[in-house]
Amino acid sequence: MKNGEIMEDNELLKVRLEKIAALKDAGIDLYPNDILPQNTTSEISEKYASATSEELSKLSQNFSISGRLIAVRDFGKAAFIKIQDRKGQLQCYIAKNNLSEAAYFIYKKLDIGDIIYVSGKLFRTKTNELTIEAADLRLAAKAIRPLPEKWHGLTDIETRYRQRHLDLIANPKVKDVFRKRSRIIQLIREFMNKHDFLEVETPMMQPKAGGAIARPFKTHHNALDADFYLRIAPELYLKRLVTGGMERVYEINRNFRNEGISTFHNPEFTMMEFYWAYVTYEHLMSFTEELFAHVATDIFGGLKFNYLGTEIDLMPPWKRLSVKDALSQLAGMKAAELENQSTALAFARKSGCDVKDTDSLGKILMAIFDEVVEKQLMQPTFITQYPVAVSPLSRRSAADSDYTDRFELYIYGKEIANAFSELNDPADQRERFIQQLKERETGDDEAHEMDEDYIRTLEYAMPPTAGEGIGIDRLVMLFTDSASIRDVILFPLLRIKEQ
RNA sequence: GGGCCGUUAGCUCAGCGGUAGAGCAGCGGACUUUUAAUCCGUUGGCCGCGGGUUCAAUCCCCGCACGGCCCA
Repeated sequence: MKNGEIMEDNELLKVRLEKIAALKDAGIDLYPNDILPQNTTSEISEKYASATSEELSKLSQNFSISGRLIAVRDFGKAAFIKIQDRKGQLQCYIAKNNLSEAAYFIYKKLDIGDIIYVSGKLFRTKTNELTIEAADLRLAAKAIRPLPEKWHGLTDIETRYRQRHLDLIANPKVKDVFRKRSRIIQLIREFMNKHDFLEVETPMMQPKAGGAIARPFKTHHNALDADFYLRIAPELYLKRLVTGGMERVYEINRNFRNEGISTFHNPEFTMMEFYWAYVTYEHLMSFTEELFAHVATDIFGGLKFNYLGTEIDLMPPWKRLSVKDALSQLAGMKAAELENQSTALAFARKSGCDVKDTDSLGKILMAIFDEVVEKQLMQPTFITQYPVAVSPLSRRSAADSDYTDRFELYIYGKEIANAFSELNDPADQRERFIQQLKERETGDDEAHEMDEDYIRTLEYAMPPTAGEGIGIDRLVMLFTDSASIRDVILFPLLRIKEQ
């Protein structure tokens, strides 16, 4: 950009722009492209953690690091500065006598927030801190805007989310959370691959938003002049792949649900869904226990961890409880209330649930479950045997055809996973969709749509299969002790704000 | 969608119906082993936005925006 100018009238910016002018006048490149640090801060501090002053003085090696200048303690002709790179922080010692005049001139024009390069030998200070004695110093990129203050850091939540770069600079723990997120996903991939699953990617833009009970986002393709929906789940596509012979598939990717925002809900969120031919939902329960153990063992070195002050124990086997047993044990419903629509309705109203007279028994039971039972499920618990009415894609239970072979996993009162033996009978699937259409007619705009193309797929025969979806963000919340989903999503959805 | 809370300097926060404050950062000065360095001096504000009440509003009232927590 030519003659690009910062128009903002701000005293702090003005001072910096003056420094920039001085550096330019001295022929210094503010944004060079040949900075090549040979080391990282943590690599140095770990390798020489126990090296004595004497040992360091015998090293002939030069070290070079590059990163953001985050602290300066200046003594006139000497100074200690702190540089932060992707790995950590390291102190450097700046002495006028040790630097060329040009390098010292640059040092004098530096601001906290600038990206710089330092090289030199290692030594230990009087207070025994491992430090690079700068023999050379270069400007790697000049900052015009000031960084948040060092001591209190950046705590304004809105700024942290809207300007995540500042959050990452000012709050090193934030970087740890996202490093851990990456590690968790890597561990999950490792586990799935080890079990011979194939990772795939299926459409984000779908002509029908199926595979879950949720409101979708709508978009439009111009060239085709056709509406599409951002997917609410990959489920129906993954089952097409199982039908096609990919007997073990998984996908870790984004889903989009046009719903409210809360500490546990972001409109776009990451799920892993996987489908496994020739096993049942019961197999998936123990598989889930193993998967969580695999991740937890790496992250915590064990199966116990603390989440928001509550100890969570992942030691298998986890508690298994049917919806009806949970309602009777944890909500105090009597047998008659569990079997009869009108008595269940009365119980629901008494419990403060928002239910309609026309709601099916299954729907009413789930409303009571959500209202009364859910929050009690602190330790990992598989809730099984969901009503058919709320499970349009699940296989009916052999024992009771009004219920399905399905489970949801709850930890700390939150749904973490949802799984079931898949319905692969195309005739039954059609009936379920028709039932959903009726729900839609009575005003439930979250009810599943009719999907003829999917039924047609099932008509080619899908092997008996079980599938599961695991909410990755919520899992990461648990494993990083994060109270809000926004703390585990780098750029959570916020209202658009006029600048 | 509802309730409550918040929005004041670059950052973190006080304040109060009567000239807008502190710490840090910044700027100037002293200082060659600091750890939130220290010491002296000093600049910096549409008090979120729009109405209203008042002689006078950052403060009280109403509305709006954005954010947070709780609830649905």
